[in-house]
Amino acid sequence: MKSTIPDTGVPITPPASNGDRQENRHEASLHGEILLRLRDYVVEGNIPEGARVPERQLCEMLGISRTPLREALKVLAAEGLIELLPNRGARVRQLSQRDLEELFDVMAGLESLAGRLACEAITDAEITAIEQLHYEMYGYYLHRDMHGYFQANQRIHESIVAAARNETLKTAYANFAGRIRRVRYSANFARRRQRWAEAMREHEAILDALRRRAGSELSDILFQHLRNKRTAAIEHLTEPQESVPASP
Amino acid sequence: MKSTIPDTGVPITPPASNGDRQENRHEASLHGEILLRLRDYVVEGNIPEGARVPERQLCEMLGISRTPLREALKVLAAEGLIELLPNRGARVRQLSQRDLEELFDVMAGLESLAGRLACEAITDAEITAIEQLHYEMYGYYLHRDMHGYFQANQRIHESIVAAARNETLKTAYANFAGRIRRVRYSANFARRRQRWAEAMREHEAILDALRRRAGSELSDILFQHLRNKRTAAIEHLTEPQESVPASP
DNA sequence: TACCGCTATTTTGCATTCATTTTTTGTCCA
DNA sequence: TGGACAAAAAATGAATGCAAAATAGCGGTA
Repeated sequence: MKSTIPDTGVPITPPASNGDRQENRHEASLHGEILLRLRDYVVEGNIPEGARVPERQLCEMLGISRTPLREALKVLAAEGLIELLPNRGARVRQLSQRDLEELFDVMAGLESLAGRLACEAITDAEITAIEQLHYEMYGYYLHRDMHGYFQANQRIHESIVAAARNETLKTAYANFAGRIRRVRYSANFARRRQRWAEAMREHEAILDALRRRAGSELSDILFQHLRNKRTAAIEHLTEPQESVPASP
Repeated sequence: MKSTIPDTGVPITPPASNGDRQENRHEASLHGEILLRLRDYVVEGNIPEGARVPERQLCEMLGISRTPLREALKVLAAEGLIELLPNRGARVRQLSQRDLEELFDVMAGLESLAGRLACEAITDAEITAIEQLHYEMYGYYLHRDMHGYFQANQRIHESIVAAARNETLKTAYANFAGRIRRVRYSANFARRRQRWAEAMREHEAILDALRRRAGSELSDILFQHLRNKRTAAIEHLTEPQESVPASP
């Protein structure tokens, strides 16, 4: 059964199944397990942009037949991570600049919504936790620790989404975030101190609005914040990509 | 091959394939064709809430084998239209009141986003077209023509989404709209003249903000508008469901 | 050598088959 | 009569098989 793997372009390393996330009850069946693992595999960028998804090879790698794999591929295609070419299998979807702009805007809309809803339901404790993250992030900012900064930043945004108390929104958010994650835009766009300082100010405004439970105001600020992020990211992408190697 | 269909609970009438919509390139393959038809079949409410999706029966009805059907089912499950029970097949997803509230809020967020984006890109001609629809809708309102009213109303909202110039958003919007469509909330919630008149006023405010390209203002109005819709719909659902037959 | 057309191999899409699990049916016994 | 158990039937989940399509390989010709 466990046959040797013929060498092809794609690096073969079985992705570890991550802890459960969204998804109805997929994780129970083999198909669901495959779906989770394959999604992570793609999101983490293990297959280069626009490259074919080698069906047979993945089957051998995962030790399964083609049926459940193909089912998972169909789902990933519906999610927008890969695309299906008739009689030519699946390719990792290549996002055009336009696609990225669209995705960023949709993310902005979802976060903007999350902020609005969060204002209706968020507890003082949750706000305190976010403040905590904010100060933590500020520390990273001062120390120019970009990695830490982004981690804290992401957790703040996730906290806001969580405070919205809307699982449907959360799932949609995770889905779009996954599509974008393949693009390593965050790598160095904030090198510009200018933008970085701006972002910090925006985050302060976010916190302020959140404290006051000013829903529609927060909604505005979040949208604008994400819009600015988008601009920075896109600008970065169109410039010479100094430090965005295909596979590190 | 074309065997006779054993009688079961589910009405067997092949759904006509509708014109293409979203979806990558699905429509080319058999699987994609099935996906489109099956989605419409479910969205149109041909299978009762919470009922099993009869695999074998659908295969016979569609004249295909189980493989492409099951692929389509997996996608529909990912879209949230049905749910997969391990070893017990698929069921049409039953939306709780909470689910509906969540869905409405997400729709509100997406439309709110659409309005904001539309203000950046909409042409005068498009605005004129929406005004046209608005007057048309007003006519239906005056004549108490609910069906016409809802049609015009839906076209207005779709026009706004279209004016946002964001295919990603449009697809997501269509997806969520489909999930809700199964619930025939619109049937008579607007019987209350009160709410109906309110909705008309809100629509006038929407148009006004759109004309002025007041993005964040429009965003607010749209969110509130949808929120009110949600409230009306949910209220309606929790009351004695006078005219919501399972299958007309 | 570059280019074209032809055949062989691989890959894809779907149907079919097989092993389990679930559901139904039937029977026995209190 | 009714309930518990067991066997039969059906359905599900995944593997395998097969025809059609696409890709790669190869030889011939200019």
